[in-house]
Amino acid sequence: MSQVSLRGTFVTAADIAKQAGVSRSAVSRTFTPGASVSSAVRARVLEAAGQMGYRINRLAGSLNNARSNIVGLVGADIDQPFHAECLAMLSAALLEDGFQCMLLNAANAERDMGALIERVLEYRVRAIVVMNGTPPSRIVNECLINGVPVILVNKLMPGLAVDTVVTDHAGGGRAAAELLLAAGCRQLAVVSSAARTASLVGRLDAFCERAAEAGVPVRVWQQGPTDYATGRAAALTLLSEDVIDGAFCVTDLLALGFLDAARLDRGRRVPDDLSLIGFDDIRQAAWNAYELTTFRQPVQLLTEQVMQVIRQRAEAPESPGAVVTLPASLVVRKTVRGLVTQAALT
Amino acid sequence: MSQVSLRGTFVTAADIAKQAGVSRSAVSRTFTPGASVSSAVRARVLEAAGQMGYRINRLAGSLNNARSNIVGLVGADIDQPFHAECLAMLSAALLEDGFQCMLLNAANAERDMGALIERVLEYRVRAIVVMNGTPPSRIVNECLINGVPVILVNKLMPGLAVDTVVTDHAGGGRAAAELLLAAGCRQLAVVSSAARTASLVGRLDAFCERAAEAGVPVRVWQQGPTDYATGRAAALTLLSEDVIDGAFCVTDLLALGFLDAARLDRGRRVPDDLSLIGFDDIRQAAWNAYELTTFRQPVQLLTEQVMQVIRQRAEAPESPGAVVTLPASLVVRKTVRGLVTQAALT
DNA sequence: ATATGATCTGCACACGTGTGCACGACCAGT
DNA sequence: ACTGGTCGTGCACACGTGTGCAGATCATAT
Repeated sequence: MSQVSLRGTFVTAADIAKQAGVSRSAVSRTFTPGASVSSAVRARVLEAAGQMGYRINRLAGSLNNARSNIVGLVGADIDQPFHAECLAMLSAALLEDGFQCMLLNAANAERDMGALIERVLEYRVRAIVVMNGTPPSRIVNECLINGVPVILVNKLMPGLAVDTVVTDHAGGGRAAAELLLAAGCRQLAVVSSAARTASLVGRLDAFCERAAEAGVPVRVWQQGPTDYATGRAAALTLLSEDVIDGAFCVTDLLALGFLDAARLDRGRRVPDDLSLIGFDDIRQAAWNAYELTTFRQPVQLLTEQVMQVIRQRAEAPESPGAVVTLPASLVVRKTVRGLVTQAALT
Repeated sequence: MSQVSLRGTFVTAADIAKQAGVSRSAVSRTFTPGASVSSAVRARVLEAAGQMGYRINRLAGSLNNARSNIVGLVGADIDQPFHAECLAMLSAALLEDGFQCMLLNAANAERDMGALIERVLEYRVRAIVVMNGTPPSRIVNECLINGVPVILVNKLMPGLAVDTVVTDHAGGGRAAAELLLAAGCRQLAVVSSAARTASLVGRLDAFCERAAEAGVPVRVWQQGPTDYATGRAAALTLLSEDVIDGAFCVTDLLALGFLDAARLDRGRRVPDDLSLIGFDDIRQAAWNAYELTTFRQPVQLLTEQVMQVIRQRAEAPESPGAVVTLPASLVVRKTVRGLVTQAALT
């Protein structure tokens, strides 16, 4: 390696061409897979490039194709365990496949999600993946018009030609109700947040529906943000008033807060007095202080599907949006009475 | 808004110019802050741009400045709570300041961190922030040569003109030892992982040093990855052999695993039989099942410092690398005996 | 009315790369 | 030796934007 000190600007293909005594085209072709260059020229170019520290300029390259190699990742509350896991897995998969990830952190406000997407459009991204939250449909439409595929995770936007990958929230919610009923619970509660996301609502509604079919009453909590503190607040309120013997929290984070308050503040024994089920299967749910029985979202499958959709869109840009639904799988731990062995439900 | 359906390609400034009956320069100037355009022309351009859905092409724009508006964020184990928090805060701050974030997830292997940085250099990023992990110094050097500032968080690389922002790990480790000694502990343990990161080693060494000064023996654990399971494994081993009455885990994740195993598997009462201190102050440390006494890394200050460094580098690219050290602050909860009120130590 | 200055506009070039096209070199077959 | 074909190479253009420069327009002061 050369010891050029502090050049301050990048070497261009023209510099390499001069150094190697070839045309600039030859340099370009050397770094273009499948292009036609003699091995002699290629060797000379690589020699010079290595010596001078040449880095191809993708910005200039993308100018021709009218499309860059960048994928925009949109999401809110990036640091919530489940979202962080999705982000980690998706970004790893994208990088693996040769894409670059532009991270659009909508912070805690979904209000500016549209503005962020507008900004990333300026980089001619190859696709936009919405990991959570709700972008304005006006913006989504603009993406589609300009040929930028939009892929929604755990979010349905009917009427738009968008590809969608979702977990079967309703199936999970329904299965949760059945589990609690089978465990003998007759006074149920369901805990959610004020966020009326499709995923959370889907789980909640299905749970209530199944309980109604069995004629079992359900106390519903829908306040506050989707976090640990809200789960605690729900337990503090619900467990002081009513005689709840089974609860479904639509998110593990809620469930862990609920569990802590139930045991430590309200003196409930779980699962003896109270059975509890979560959703997501974040890492913390497996921790020994909790050992939460929950439904696992198939994060691995979700990201694989997203990747597949990106590849397909590259070939058939005109096809209508498809919806892929993936099942959530039950993870049996220790918060549901009478349930001990590992089983698999849809 | 127009209802142009599925154009499939972006509108260019030339299109807008034709539509508005002005030159392309006028369009460019309309979208360049501080450029000289009459309000009449500007209005016509904005009208046309709005109608046709014009998005400026930053790839082409960056071609002139030889530098894009993108900042590379490098890190491993993005989904660990502390890293996720750093990432969320940093990306929010960057977006706030008008930058775009390129996420370089080194997955669990640091081996390919160099390759990732090489790739992002091809996008002529304005700066690279290494949030954790150790990039090869060869690559860092190449960044500096090409005028791309590198900012290291919680990582020292002496001999390179790199800006560095670190928490005072040694100060924290030392303070942890003093706290345990003051709590009357006489059989100490320190728990770390096999990763010999500067931050982890810094905390551990300082802790041991202070304990040695007091003539108190310290059992050292340094195996496995830096996670919950390792903390558990450490407790299971250390608490069966020795009569430990005070432990410092160099990471909250380790501490929570240690705490669970100590209480649930080894029957220790914390803090009565055993005092425990962590580091980072991740959200889970505050959960009621734990209420871990720990040292908080000043994530907010860290990101503010990073942002400030990026701005300064833009003005004075040639200045030598500076190191900024920020104090960790004690967060008193309930895992150290006799310590009840909130206090602030350096 | 003329001179002076300020403000606006368009032309043309630059940024760094990919690639179609034409041309030349070389090879093999008759 | 001539022809037909393959392969490698360079020229020149395109991609979409910012901006220096010169000219034009217009307001203002004398």
